[in-house]
Amino acid sequence: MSFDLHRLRIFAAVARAGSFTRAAEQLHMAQPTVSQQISVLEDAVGAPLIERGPRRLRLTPAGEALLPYAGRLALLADEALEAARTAAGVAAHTLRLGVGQTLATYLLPDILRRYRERAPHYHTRIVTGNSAALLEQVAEGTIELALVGSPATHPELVITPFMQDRLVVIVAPDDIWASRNAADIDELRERPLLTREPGSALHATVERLLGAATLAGDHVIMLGETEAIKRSVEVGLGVALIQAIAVQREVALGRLRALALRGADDRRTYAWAQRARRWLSPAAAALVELLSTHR
Amino acid sequence: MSFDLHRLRIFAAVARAGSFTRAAEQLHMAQPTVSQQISVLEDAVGAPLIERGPRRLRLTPAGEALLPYAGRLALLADEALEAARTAAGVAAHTLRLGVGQTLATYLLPDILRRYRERAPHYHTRIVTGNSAALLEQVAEGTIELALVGSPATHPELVITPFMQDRLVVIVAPDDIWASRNAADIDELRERPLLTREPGSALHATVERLLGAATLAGDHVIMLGETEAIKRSVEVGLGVALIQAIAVQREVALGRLRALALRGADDRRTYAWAQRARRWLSPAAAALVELLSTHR
DNA sequence: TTCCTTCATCGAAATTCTCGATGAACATAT
DNA sequence: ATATGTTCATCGAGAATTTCGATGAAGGAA
Repeated sequence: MSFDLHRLRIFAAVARAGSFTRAAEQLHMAQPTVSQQISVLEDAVGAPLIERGPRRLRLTPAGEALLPYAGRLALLADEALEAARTAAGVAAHTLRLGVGQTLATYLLPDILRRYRERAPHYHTRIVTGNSAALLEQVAEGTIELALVGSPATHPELVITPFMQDRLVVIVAPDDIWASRNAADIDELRERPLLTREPGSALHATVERLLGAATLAGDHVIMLGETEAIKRSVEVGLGVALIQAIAVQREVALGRLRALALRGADDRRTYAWAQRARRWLSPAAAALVELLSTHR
Repeated sequence: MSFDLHRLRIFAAVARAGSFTRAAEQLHMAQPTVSQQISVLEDAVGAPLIERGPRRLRLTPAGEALLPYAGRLALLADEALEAARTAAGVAAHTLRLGVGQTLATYLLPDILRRYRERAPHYHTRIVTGNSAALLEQVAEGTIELALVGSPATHPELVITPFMQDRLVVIVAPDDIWASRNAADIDELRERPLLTREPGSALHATVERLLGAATLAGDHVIMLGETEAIKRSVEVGLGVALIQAIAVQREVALGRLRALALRGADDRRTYAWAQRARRWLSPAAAALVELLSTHR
């Protein structure tokens, strides 16, 4: 490719300097090099660009036409390089994080506060969504890390737990179960059960514990928001199986009663997901560091 | 300069093809070359541009930022080349011609008609002005040829005569000299003499023939237009020394009488001026060809 | 004239570009 | 599990390009 930026820069320098010799000096090259490159450029265009006079140089019509393009191209190239470098830098210094619905509401504010304390110079860009969508985005590289609830796997990802939570049964303070300390898994089938919509990690967990048949029963009410479930339980619509972290404030205030779950594994693990065999950006590494020392 | 158009085109091809191998095929180069050039580009940017996955390629943020610039640069470069070539072509196919005042009026229409017959595909751009200004423009390259009257020289120009004309003395049909065939140069000083303004070739000629002193005399009337001189002579304001070609129509119609000039060199030569040691464009060469075979 | 500036040409050295051969990683088919 | 195919990276060699210093030619200035 004989028509390239290098030559155009030389051409522009000659046009600007009005002299091959001075252009060569400004470009830190030898004068014959400039002569030759201009000549190559003229061959590429197929017409002379500069009229060499003994008194001074003058651009031919072709040269006049080319000069503004040479300037714009050089400028645009500089801009392109700058843009690419900036994008790379921004990516390195921006935490692109996905967070599951529940974690985003009940855990993220605290995590983010501590992240900013620890690494105030990084930017953050946070997206929320259900686990499956977030994991896919991590695999694609759209986000670098995702914080999700436990049943989560993906062939291209490494998933590392960082926190344990428990599922609890919540009832209204005036519920008939309100004075109990625990509820058996099988007892739940006897009460109207509130849970999240299919697709959420909570729904998948409840389904796994109670069986799909139970969730298809008449007593089950599905709501799109965790807050909606809590309010509904508060007013006595039924009971719910929910992450302890999501109700700790209401339990402390006495607006809900939390009963331990008995007869099933009530553990729930939160984990971060990252791509296998990939370096993390400094911004993401800082978050992983924080999560690893959490508690 | 490792950040140049060639590499950017390769990068864009890879991004478009989604594969190093296919991009190499489309670019008619070997695959290792593509790998290497992308690698050089990444070194220049200072960050990876393409994420090589076993499944498929994906652009990094830096790559995403760079890609639109690569496209625009390639497009702009093509446009630049096109513009330069067009400018060169237009220049080659456009006759940039300067013509002196008198020639423009009395000779140019005929020349132009025959030029267009002979070379209809060329464009023409014609400027008029006095000889000195035209010659200067030829030397500068603003126009390629100039058609001027005789006493004309310029250190950087080659001036080639193409036509002979004569100076004649014109008088009104009812003038006391109307029946004469000739007038002596010295007799002119006895009559009111009309001529063109200083700076015109005619003025210079008349001055040369009669002497500057005569032109400073009371009987001389200077007019800016050849037509004005003719009309003034027609109504009997005086006599004038003028190019035969400028009055041939009026003489034929009997509105003016033309007398031969005696006692001085009445020859007047028209010539074209071109730059020394320069090729003429095809358009200009065609005109020179026409003028050379004129008569 | 003689000197000075400017650009072109030439030959040689250094750099860069390109290619074919080969290898490693991974996915898919048997 | 083994074989096969695809894809990209690495290596070494050869080709093309770029660069430079030396030199020459042309023209202007003293």
